[in-house]
Amino acid sequence: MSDDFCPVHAAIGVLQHKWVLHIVRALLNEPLGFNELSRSVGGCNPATLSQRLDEMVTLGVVAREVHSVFPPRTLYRLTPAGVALQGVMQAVENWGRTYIQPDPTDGHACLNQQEANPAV
Amino acid sequence: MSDDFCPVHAAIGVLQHKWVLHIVRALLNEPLGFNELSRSVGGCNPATLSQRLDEMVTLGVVAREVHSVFPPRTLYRLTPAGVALQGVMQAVENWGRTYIQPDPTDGHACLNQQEANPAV
DNA sequence: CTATTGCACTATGAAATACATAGTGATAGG
DNA sequence: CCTATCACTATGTATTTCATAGTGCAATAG
Repeated sequence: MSDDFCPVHAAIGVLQHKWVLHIVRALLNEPLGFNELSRSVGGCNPATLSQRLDEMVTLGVVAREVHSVFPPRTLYRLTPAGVALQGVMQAVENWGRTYIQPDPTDGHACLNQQEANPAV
Repeated sequence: MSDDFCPVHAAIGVLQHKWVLHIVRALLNEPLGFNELSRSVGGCNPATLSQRLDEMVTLGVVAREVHSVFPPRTLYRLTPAGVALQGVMQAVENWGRTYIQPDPTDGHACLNQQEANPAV
C-alpha cells in the first residue's frame, strides 16, 4: 500500500511517452507553430500531436501562445522546466552519436559495434 | 526521397519505447532475472517485458545470460552500450528530482512550481 | 508425503493508444 | 478563380499494451 512517490520514475514516465522527446528536441531550437512542429518532428499524426501538446502544457513543460486567431498563429514554446530538459537531450545526443548508426543492410538503427564492444 | 539517417532521432526512438528507460534504470544497479526485473520495473506485464527485452538484446544494449535451465536462472545484464546510458539516466534523474513532485491533490506527477517558474 | 512457492516465460482476448486520411473556415498569393 | 496555409478536429482502423491464467519442474515448508 506504500505509495512512495519517486520523481525519477515519474520523470521517466513523462519522457518515454511517445513523441515527447522529439517535441522537446524540436522546441529547444526555437518556438514553433503546430504545423511547423509537426513537420520538424516528422511522422506524428495531428491528433496525437495535439493530445501530447495538451498534456505537456498541462504538465508545464510547454507553453501555448495564441498570437492571433485570424490569420491563425499559435506558438509552442518550452517553459523553463522544458528548457531544463536540454541536459537530457544532450546526453541522448551523445549516446546516439556514439552508439547508433544505420544498419548497412536495411537502414534501420543498430549499434556501432566498434564502440559498443571495444576490443580488449 | 532523401532518407538521411539521424542517430539522435533513432536514439530517441529507442529510448521513448515504453519501459526501456525503466529497464535500463533497473539494470544499471545490477543484473537481474526476469521476475526480479519485472518487480523492479513495476507494472510491466510479462508479455511486453519479454518482447522489450528481446528487442533490447537484438539492438545490443542488453545481454541475456542463461546460467541454468533447471532450476531456471537467466540474467539480464547491460552491455557496454547499455551501461553508456548512465549519462542519460543521470540527466533524467537530475531533471526529475529538480522539477517533478507529487501533485498535492491527487498524487499524480506535476511540476515543482518553485523551480519551474522561479520568481524574478 | 503433499502443498506451496518460485523460476522464465507464453497464450489469449480485451482495452488503450496511435495511426492515415479527410475536412473545417478564412485569408493571402498567383 | 484556384491553391496553399494556418491550427486543429473527426472518423474508423491498425498497432500496442493490458490483465489474467497457465506451463513444467525443483526446492522449500509443513
